[in-house]
Amino acid sequence: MDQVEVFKALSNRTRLQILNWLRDPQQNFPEQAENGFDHGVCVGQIQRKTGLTQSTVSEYLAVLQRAGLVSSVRVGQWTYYRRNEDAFAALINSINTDI
Amino acid sequence: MDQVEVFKALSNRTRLQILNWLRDPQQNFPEQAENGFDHGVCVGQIQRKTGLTQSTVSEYLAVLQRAGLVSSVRVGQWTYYRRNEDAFAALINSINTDI
DNA sequence: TTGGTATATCGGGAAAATCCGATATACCTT
DNA sequence: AAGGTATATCGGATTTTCCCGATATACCAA
Repeated sequence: MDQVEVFKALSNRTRLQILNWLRDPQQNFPEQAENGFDHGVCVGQIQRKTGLTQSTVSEYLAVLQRAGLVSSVRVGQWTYYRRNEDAFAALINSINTDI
Repeated sequence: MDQVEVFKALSNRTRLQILNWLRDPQQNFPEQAENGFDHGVCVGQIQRKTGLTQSTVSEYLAVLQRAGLVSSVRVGQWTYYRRNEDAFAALINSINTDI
């Protein structure tokens, strides 16, 4: 786990919002209901909620994924993103011990 | 507490090192012994240990202070910096609840 | 007051981040 | 195969970060 990479990924208001929204997909992405929440939330839902362009949101999700904070699954033409709770636990542990 | 400002402050290898060194001044800044550790560690000690220039380290400490992660005391011609443990507790709390 | 030491601030060149529009890729449907 | 939809990648203008040298400020000692 690259601490600096994780903190850089967290150094952006929109990316923090996305992570927070992904805590409760059913609450924050009701449109997603038709596809179910098993895999996470697809890029388009997140993009519409941020108000930013598709390319920007796709890149932001890639940043979060490179930092390990989310994982993704491709299902058909959709990519579903979800939080990686292990990474948050590891982050807190590293703040307590390494920083 | 501005989450983004805190994460930006933590998004730099040298600043993370400084915070870690300040966990144990006696161990990491033995030269400081003559002045005592009551107030923290002065800028020059930290600067020498990083190997960066004085102006850079002074600015880095200011960044950490604006984020609330350290506090400083001026004593004579020295400014002593120390960790603000409350800020780390608040950070962990905010990761657990807001992010 | 003068000279020395410690720290902060200023100005800037180089590198990285931000966010966009355009385009490429992948997959699905007919 | 052809057209449509979802996502990723590319190229770039703008802003921010990184780290420096030079200079300003604050304090101390003779």
